Amino acid sequence: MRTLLVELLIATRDGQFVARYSEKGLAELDFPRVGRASPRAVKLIGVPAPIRRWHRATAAALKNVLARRPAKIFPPLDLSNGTTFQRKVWNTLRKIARGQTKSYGEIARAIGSPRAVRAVGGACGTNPIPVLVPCHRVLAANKKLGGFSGGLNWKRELLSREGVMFR
DNA sequence: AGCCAGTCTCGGA
DNA sequence: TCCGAGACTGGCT
Repeated sequence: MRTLLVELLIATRDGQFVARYSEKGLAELDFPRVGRASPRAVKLIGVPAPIRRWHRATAAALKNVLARRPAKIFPPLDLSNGTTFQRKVWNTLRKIARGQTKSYGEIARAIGSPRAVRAVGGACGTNPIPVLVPCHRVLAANKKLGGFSGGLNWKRELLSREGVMFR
């Protein structure tokens, strides 16, 4: 099992995100908690240089997306915690360009399991790095919104900021 | 064994 | 057109 090394915060206009890093890169990103005490951030001084560098990339990418700009630079992503199926889904999500969408069925076809549409939804729901692994760009058939583990308001908001139309 | 962030079909409002 | 019920689905816990 992957070991998380460092937990760092990212303050944005939309709240305080939480990023967690393993020795391989960014492993988890959490939406801001509402009505809960913010987690303690590790002091930056004790953080290895590579992780500090990754964190700068994470923070910049996140803030760019939230500000309706392209992400430009990404940190290395550590998706090694997922199953083979989940990693296939997550890697396919990363190919969906900003402002574009795909359906759960299209993802299922793209990974060669055309009937696993519900399982694709499940894998989207366990995506450890939302926003940067753009699970919000997956809509149900006929451009209906579908679900979102981070809350449908976030899905609506992220899609709106990318100029995407949905029903 | 049971739960799902789906999708299709069909019938009624 | 739109919504709900029902059938069917595959991966995960």
